[in-house]
Amino acid sequence: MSIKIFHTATRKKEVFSPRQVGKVGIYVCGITAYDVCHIGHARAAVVFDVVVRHLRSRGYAVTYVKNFTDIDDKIIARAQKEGVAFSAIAERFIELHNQDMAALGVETPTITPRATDHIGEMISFINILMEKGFAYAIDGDVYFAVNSFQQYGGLSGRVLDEMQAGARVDINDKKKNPMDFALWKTSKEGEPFWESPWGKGRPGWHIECSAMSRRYLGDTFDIHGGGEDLIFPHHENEIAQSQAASGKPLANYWMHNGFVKVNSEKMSKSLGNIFPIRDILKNYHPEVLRLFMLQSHYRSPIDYSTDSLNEARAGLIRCYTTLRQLKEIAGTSANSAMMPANEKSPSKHKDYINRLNELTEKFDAALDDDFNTAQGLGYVFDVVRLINNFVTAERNILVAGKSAVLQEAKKAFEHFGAVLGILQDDPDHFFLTDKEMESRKRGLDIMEIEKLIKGRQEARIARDWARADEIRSQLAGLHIVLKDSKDNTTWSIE
RNA sequence: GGCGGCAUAGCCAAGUGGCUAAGGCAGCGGUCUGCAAAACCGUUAUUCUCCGGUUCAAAUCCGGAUGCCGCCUCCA
Repeated sequence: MSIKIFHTATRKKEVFSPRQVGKVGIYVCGITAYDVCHIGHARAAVVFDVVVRHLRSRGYAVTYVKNFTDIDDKIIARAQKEGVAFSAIAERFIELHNQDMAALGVETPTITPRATDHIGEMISFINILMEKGFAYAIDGDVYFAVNSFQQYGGLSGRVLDEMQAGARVDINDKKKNPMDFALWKTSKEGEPFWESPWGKGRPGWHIECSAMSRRYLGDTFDIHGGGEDLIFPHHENEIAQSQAASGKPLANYWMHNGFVKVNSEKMSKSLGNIFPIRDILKNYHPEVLRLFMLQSHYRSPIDYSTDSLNEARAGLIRCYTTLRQLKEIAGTSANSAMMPANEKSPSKHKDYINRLNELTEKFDAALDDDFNTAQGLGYVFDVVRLINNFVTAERNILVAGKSAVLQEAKKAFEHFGAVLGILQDDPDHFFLTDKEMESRKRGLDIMEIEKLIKGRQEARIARDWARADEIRSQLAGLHIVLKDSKDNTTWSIE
């Protein structure tokens, strides 16, 4: 089974064929470190995290490079506002980014280069472009001449002449063509700078990705990714620079993830609807956020709201309920009411195992098909139902008689979890975390609740059902749902 | 003005030429339970925005209409 990837340049799914057998080089544009990461950054990170996890689960040795832009106008602006060095700003937000990614269960990329550690590479890159006649310097600035690069617009499907017709154009510019973009910018008074053949200055935005991807992955590599907003101009410009310099294609497959909207509107500072990852994770288990994102295809826009997070939470609870069951059964000792498996069991168990294997294969096939996590999750939930069905049907059978199926189920869930980056928590810990977050959100006191439940337990033992039901409906008013088992009562918040 | 995307049940969301249109949430009926909850079993779109067309066959391809959205400026 081959992997298919939707390639932005052709707008079609293409069969993935890596440059070297068994190896994949992937470069994803990371953040500009001037503010905390929001849910949009989370989506890009989670999407490509799953891409890499799936490729690895399919046996590829993946080199994943994700950069940090640590010098740029917005960083400088913030540094000036706060009266600190630009590097202090970058350092701070890179650290916060790393915390957020770790909390989200995003695996650290193989290499996480920073722009300012590669100034020398960028300067020599620009030199090559100058020598080859693709770039020109004016008053300490260096620009890439888009007219010199025939294929400009190939990724985004734009034609230079048509763009210029209606586009807003920089007036009073030194550029030969308004679409020309800066490779190197002169530093203004008081701004950070590096020495260069064109004077004191700093790199333009696009050149860092070209320089760093070449350094770590070579002139041509397999996959280049990022948010769909980067298609133009950023990725178009990267292609122009890199291909002009090397004469070779930059990346064989370009992948772009869709946007996160909030209440059907684009997130933006002016609308004030930016949601930092760290704020959301105060109220939701990180896997809730992952599940919310992975339930849609990575190229579709998703609409963030507390309702959609709550739905994802309900789905995740369904998964963990089954995982908790499995854990409990594994810890169960023989009970006198239980029977050993009968002679019909082996073939029935074989059916369950076959079905599990089949669903696992379908899951993998779904991810092979342009990383269709939504379809894959459908199969995960099919396994949840299958196992719940098994547990119910065989609840009176000794563990020893059904351990083969349980083992296989455990393996299946471990596989799904490893690829999607969910179901990584211990079930009991998951429910504890969930309970704490939900209680805090609603201003409930866990101690109080448990005191009430204890009182109800006593009433139940005394068979005082009226009193027991009274306490339960009191708790129900607080959205607390009780679950009675033989000798204890557990609870959760809906 | 240029380029592109989307429209599937009450909600979210897969499917993009041919078996019964995945899955989640919500709802309904049953089993279980002191009663519940969870879980299980069953059930909830003869139909995929609308109108034409191609085809033996379309939610899926083509043309048109309507609606929503994104990019073209920093942006994941």
